Amino acid sequence: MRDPVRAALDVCPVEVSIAVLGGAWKLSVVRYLLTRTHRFGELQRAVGEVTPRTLTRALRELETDGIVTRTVYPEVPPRVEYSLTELGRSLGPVVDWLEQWGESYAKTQATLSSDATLGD
Amino acid sequence: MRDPVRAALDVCPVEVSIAVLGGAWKLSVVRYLLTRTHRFGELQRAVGEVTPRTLTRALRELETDGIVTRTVYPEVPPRVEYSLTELGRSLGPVVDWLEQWGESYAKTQATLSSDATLGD
DNA sequence: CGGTATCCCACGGGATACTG
DNA sequence: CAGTATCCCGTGGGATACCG
Repeated sequence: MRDPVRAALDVCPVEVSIAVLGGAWKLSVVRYLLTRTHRFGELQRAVGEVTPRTLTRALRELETDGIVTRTVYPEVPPRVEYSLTELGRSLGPVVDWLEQWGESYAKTQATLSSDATLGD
Repeated sequence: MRDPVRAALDVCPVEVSIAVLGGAWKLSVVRYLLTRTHRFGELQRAVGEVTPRTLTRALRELETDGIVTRTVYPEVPPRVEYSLTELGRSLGPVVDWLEQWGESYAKTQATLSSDATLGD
């Protein structure tokens, strides 16, 4: 188990969830994998401007935490597919929820910032 | 708007949610404020071993992001109360969900680690 | 009581180059 | 194609001490 997760265990269950899902790109990855299995390159293009190193680390951590599965096909050229575990799929509802919340939050803040801009 | 949140806007709504809620202690704070208004010291004792500086920063960010309200009572000794905004209260369901998910995750991983220990 | 100030460090994430 | 290697840096969070 990763250290941040272990540390969160001593605090509160919600901190455990954040320790597992809190990193940048992680929930985006889960979101795309909810639709279907992706190859590394697909994932990279899907989530946007993420460097391969950062994406690899996010995927490795999600793998360690039991959220994604990594399957290597010993072919040339190499092919690696990422998919969700049962546990990963169980995140469907909350990813959905957070996506909608984030969306409506963005709208709210857009309104606030246009108000605030008047006072700039 | 805070930079991490602004950056997340260019990525994906779920990243916005993570940018707002992803920090350590933040969701714990929200969780306690969902039950009732708390004073600073209460919050500090409630969430566990968090330093005042870290808790202050978490609260300030949550305030900036429109999740919590800070009310100062000009008394001696000073009293400051934190409560949730409407937006903050809208997090009720997801905090609940993440708490349960984190809880069951902890159990799962406990099982896995006891299995893994056999192989250590 | 409810914070700040100061210092410190680890780690997450980016940039760039390279490889099996 | 799917990464690694290397370097770098900002920031988040902790420790400790102090303040209005």
